[in-house]
Amino acid sequence: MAATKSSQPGDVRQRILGESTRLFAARGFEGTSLQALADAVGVRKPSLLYHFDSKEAIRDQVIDDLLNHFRDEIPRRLAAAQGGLDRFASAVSALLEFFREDPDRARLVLREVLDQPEATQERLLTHLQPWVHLVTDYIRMGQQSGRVRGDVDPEVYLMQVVMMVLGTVASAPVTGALLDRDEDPGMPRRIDELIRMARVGLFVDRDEEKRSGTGTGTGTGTGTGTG
Amino acid sequence: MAATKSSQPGDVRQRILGESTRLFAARGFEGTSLQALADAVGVRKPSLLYHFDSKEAIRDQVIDDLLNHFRDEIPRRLAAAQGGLDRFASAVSALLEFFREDPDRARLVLREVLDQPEATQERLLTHLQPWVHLVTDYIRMGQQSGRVRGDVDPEVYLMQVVMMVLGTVASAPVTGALLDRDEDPGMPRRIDELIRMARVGLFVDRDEEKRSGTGTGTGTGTGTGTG
DNA sequence: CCTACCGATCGGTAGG
DNA sequence: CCTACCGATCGGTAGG
Repeated sequence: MAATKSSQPGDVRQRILGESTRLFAARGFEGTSLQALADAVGVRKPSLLYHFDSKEAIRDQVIDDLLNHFRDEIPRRLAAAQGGLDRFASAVSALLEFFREDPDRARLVLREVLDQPEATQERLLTHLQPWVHLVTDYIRMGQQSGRVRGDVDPEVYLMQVVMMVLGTVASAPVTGALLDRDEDPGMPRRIDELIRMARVGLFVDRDEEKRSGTGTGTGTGTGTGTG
Repeated sequence: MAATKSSQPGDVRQRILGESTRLFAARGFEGTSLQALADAVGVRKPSLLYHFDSKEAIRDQVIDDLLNHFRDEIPRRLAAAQGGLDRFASAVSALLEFFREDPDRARLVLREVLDQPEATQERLLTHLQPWVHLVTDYIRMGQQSGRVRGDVDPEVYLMQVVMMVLGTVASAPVTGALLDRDEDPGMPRRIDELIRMARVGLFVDRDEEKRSGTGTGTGTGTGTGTG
C-alpha cells in the first residue's frame, strides 16, 4: 500500500530522514527497526541501505540535519521575530517555536543526550558553540549596562533555559495532565511561565510594582483558572 | 565469572532491579537485552524470568520503586534538610540531591517520558499528585502573603523547576563541556544557577539592592549544595 | 536458579 | 530500488 509513489531524485532519501526523525523520536533508535522504518517510508528494507551505509549513518544524518537547521534558523528568527512581543520574549519564543513546530526535534535531542552523551557533547560543541557565545556575550553586555543581574551565570543560565524549553516541548503530552486538571491545550500556561521565569531570572527588576496577593493579569494571560 | 555469588533471599531480585536501573538509564529499555542484564547480574538469562514475568515487568518494577522512593523520601528530606541554607534553597537542594545521588534516576524518568508518554503520565499522576498539591498550595499561600510573585503559575512553575533539575542531572556529562571551557566538576555553577533562577522566579524582590555591572558574589553562596 | 531450546526478528549483504 | 538470503541475537519457554 505505498500510497505515495514518486520518483523525485532525493525524494526517497528525504522521506527516509523524515520518517527516521519521527520514529527515532517516538521509539528511540534502538526501538526502531530498519523494517519498521522501511514500512513507514514505503520501500523494502535493503533500499534503506542503498541510501545510507548503515542504520547508524541514518541516525547521524538525522541529527546533523537537525543541528544544522537549528544553527541556520535560530539567528534568522532572532533577527526577524518580535511580533508584538518585547525583544526578550521574542528571543525565547523563537527558540521555543523552533522546537514546538516539530516536537520530535526536542525529543530527539534529549534522546541523543541520554543515548550518546559523549558523541552528543562533541556534536553540540561543534554546532552550537558560536550561538552560545553570541547569547552569552549579549548577556554579559547587559550585565555591564546594569540591565541584567550581576549574579547571572551566562552559560549556565542559557543552558537552563534550553533545558526548560526542551523539557516543556518533549514532555508536552505528559505534563499536560499534571497541571491539576486542565490540559493547557495550546500550552499557553507553560509557555508564559517559561518566558516569565527566563525573564525574571535574567533582568534586574526595574521599577517593579510590588505585586502581591492575587495575580492581576499582567498581560501574560496566565489565569490560573483552576479554581 | 560470577564474581559475587551470594544467596540472600531477595538478593538476586534486588540485584536485577539495581542493574536494570543502571542499564535502562544508560542504554534505554530497548537498548538493554535480557542477556546483557543477566551478564551484569551474574546469572543466566532464564533466571531473570524466574524472578519477573517478563522484561516489561522488570521495567515496571524499576519505575515503581523509583517513584515510591521519591514519594517517601522527598517529604522526609524537606522536613529535615536546611543544613546552613535558607529554607527555599534547602527545598530545591533536597529535590536536586535526590537525583544527584543517583543520576540514573533522572535519566530513567526522562526516558520513560519519551518512551511511554501516556503510561508515564498516569504513573506520575498517581505517585506525585499529592506532592504537587503540597508544593503548589504552599506557593499559593506565599502569594496571598505577598512574598511570592502574584504572576507565578504554581503548577507550571514547579514543573519547570523539575525540568531544570532533571535536565541538569541527566545531562551532566554533556553540559559540562558546553560551559565554555571549564568542566564545572561538582557542577556547582549549574546548581547555583538553578537555585538562583528558581528563587527569583518565585519570590518578590524585597529590599533588593540594585545590582549592576560586575556580579560581586551576592551571597547566594549556595555552595555545592552538598553541604 | 540452571541447561537446552524455540520461533521471530535483528542489521546487513549478494547480486541484479 | 528489488528478491533472496545470512548469521546473530532477541524475549521467552520446557523441564528440571
